[in-house]
Amino acid sequence: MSVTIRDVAKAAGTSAATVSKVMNGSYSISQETTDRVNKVMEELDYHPNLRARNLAHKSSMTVVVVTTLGRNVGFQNPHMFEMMCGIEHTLSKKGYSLIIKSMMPEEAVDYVRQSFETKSADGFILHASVISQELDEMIYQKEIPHLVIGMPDFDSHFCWTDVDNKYAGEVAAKYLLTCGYCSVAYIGGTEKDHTSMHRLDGVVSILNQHDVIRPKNYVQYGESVPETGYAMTEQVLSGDKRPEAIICANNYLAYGCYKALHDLNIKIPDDIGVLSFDEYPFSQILDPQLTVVNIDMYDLGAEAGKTVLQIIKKPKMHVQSYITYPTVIERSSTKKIQ
Amino acid sequence: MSVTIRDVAKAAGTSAATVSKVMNGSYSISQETTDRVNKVMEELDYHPNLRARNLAHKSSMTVVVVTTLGRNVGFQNPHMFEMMCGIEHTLSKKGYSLIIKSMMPEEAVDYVRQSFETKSADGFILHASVISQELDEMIYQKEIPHLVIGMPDFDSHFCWTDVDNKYAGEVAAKYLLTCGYCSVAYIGGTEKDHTSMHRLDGVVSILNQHDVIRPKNYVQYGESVPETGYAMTEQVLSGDKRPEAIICANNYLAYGCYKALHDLNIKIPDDIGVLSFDEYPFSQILDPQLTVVNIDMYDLGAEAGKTVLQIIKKPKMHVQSYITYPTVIERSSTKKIQ
DNA sequence: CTGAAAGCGCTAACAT
DNA sequence: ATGTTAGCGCTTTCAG
Repeated sequence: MSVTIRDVAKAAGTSAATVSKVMNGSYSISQETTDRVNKVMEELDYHPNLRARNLAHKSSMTVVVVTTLGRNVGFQNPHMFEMMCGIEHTLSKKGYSLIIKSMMPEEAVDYVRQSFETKSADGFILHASVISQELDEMIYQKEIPHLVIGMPDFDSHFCWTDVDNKYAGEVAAKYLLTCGYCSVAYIGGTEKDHTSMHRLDGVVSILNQHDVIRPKNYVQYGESVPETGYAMTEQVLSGDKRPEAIICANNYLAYGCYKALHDLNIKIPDDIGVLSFDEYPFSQILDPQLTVVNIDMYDLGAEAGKTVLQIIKKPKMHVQSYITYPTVIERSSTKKIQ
Repeated sequence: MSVTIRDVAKAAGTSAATVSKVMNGSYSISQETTDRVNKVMEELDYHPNLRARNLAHKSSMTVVVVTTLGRNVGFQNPHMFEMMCGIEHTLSKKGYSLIIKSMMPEEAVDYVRQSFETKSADGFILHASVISQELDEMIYQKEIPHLVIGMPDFDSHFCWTDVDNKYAGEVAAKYLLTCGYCSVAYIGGTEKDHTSMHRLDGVVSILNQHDVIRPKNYVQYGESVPETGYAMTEQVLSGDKRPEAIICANNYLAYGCYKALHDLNIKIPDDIGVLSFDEYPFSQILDPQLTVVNIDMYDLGAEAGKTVLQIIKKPKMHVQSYITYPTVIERSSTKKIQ
């Protein structure tokens, strides 16, 4: 076995308690002893056993991300991983470990309760895909430190954070207006696509503020696939007044939009401006490269990490907020108009 | 605090030791006692404290994936996460937890040693991005259960697994020959791109076996970006004999290749067949959809998970092997030729 | 078959 | 300022 606290104590001619105090920076230890113990620890290449320490501490210095994984999520939802990287980053910085656990919503309540009660984890980051009323109640009763990523779509006590898509929509619209675009169309996901709808809300609120009139066909809803993006773009251009810019709710729609524009021989950005959201997966591949309003998922994760850590410290804390970092990444699909 | 083994013992009118034995299925406990204890555990909704158990056991039921994360890896390397999902899956099934830890290669040797010695983890899955000679030596000396993902590019004692890209190349070439294509060009990454080069090796070995002659310009190397793919495609078509099919080393090159073909008014698959590797990120977006040789990273992860678990059981075990699941996903960019 | 006792490695009162 | 003494919750001899 490796070196234990007792080995160090013996070698330093002191007690385990003293060594412990040195490690934990107790004020009541003389400089002399501190130095001596530290030196011995170095010499012996001593490293405290975290698990034993945690057992005594009753904390595990661990937070687990509970989500529903499966084949292809790596490709279909890279955002989640981008976020995890951010989480890992802040957690690591504070000496915490990140456990990834995949499960179905039904399993989550038992899992969370149990691993909290046995102190296998100090806190939980719950992906919206695993939450349920039961989970909410249990967590509320036991005051389990947690943070849900994604606003719950039902009434709950959960602490949560989410991307403020409405705000991102506002940023998009404002940006286009600033560029000098005077009429803007929106091709979005279906009306059930919350992300798209929130982005639209934001866009509309800004356009209204600036009294930008929009013909009916300037807003379109459809599946988030290129084909639909293509069709919706045609719709948007079908009226007698062509919009000066099109906002696409996501990259897939933008892809279709580009194709339609290309086929109609309408030049981007000379004849029309195009703006979308997110960097992934096409923004830099499309020609011309897409101007997008991007939300940095890494930062979001990092922020979420900080938040759980705070909640772990103060379990009574209640957080329900939008974390947003929408930034406009200016590229060639839009331009400044005089 | 939640119920402990002693609470159960008391309620069952027995000792903690007995309860422990019941939990661990010792043979020396009467059926009667076993039943009684089990019942009490149910009633009290008892769950053993894993961390305490592990402290006593000297095992943590944890494996950590050590890799280098950072901003944008979620997008740039979704394969890694796909693999992690697979790892998580098998680990969970066996009652293990997965910790994700990001660090630089320099930090890895200390981290691994320490977390192994303090039994914070039973085993390690090391991404090729964090390995080093020093790590190898230390791991070898201490016999630390591990598995490197990605064949080390230096001599080492490491256990490792990797994708057999050469084999994937063979699969690609064989498939095209089976389709009836008689001349095949390859547009690849740079000559430093191991993945691309191995795929090329595989392709060439099959073509040679079948005495398929290749003019010089049928093999091209360049950066894995669409623009280069475009240029390389032009090169490949510049000779007096046009290849019947083009294999692209990856999706980015395929994207450029499509564009070049489109601009030259060469129809896929009627005038030329195109095949690439991997599903990500364009295979299903391109028109016509890409035929690809795909490697299932989820399965690879699942398999790697199994392997570390075995190695944890038998630390002497030495594994150095390719895990491959290349499958041809037939789509519209190739066709059967009479 | 069962239980008492001694840890696992560290921390936390409480003395001194 | 330092050491003593109990634990943390579970496992594991080793008697009985």
